[in-house]
Amino acid sequence: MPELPEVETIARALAPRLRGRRIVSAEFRCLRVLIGDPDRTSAALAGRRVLAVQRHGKFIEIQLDAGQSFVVHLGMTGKLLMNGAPGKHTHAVLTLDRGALLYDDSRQFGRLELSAGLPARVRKLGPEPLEVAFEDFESRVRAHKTKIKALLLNQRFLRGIGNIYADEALYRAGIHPLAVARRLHRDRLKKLHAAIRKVLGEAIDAGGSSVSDYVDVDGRQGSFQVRHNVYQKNGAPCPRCGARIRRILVTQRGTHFCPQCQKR
DNA sequence: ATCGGTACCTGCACGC
DNA sequence: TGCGTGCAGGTACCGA
Repeated sequence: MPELPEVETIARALAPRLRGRRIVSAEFRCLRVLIGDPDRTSAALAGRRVLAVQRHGKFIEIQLDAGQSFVVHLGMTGKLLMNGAPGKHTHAVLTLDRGALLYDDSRQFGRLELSAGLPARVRKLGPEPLEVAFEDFESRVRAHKTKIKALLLNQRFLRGIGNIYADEALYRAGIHPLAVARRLHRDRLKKLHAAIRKVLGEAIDAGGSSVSDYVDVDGRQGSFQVRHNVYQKNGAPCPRCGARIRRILVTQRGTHFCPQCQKR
């Protein structure tokens, strides 16, 4: 489900409401989404205090005292809800000294993990796309020989970009999703670097994109979906040139682009 | 070592 | 109404 802007929106809303709270108890109802033993995890969480909430790519780190971190990845349909009503797909309930945090995930692709510091799968992520300098961005692109769309989805290249923002950034940069990454000229990579920053920044300002079921911690939708130019707009006219937006598959992911504006 | 295909799960929209 | 198909903001794992 959520990409960097959605996860950032969630982390920003969560931080002031979790910071300083104490976890009274933790209950796990679905073993698939929990990495680790449920009883040991519950026991270790009980009594911990929340120090901070941070985003790392698409991961949310709830930093606890005693050097522990409760790390959440929302997968496709994961939701973190403050004081929501538990439902059919509520897989975890953290009861706090004030209120409760629920983890809801119909497809069960998300993962929850209590770890000492950050787990390896977070540590091996590439840099934040909003922080990476152009020189670093360019040398990372040159290190791969795959198609640019596939590279943007690779979390070891950059952390946090997913299917929506990959398509939207490539559209804004005028780059065809099947272009071979390392063969792109410097000026086109500069456009892409800027487009990524711009689209992610605008999406964060809009509270993310609610395409089907994304909501923030209070159950509110984002609004960036109304500004998508290509994502899930196949057959619609390109806002720039009027040509029909096309949908193709790139490494099994639906990929949307303007065949006129985006060249290899 | 890197790449691409597949598996994992549920729900929804669609055509018949 | 019901069934089959295809599709969906994700990553992990496997073999080439």
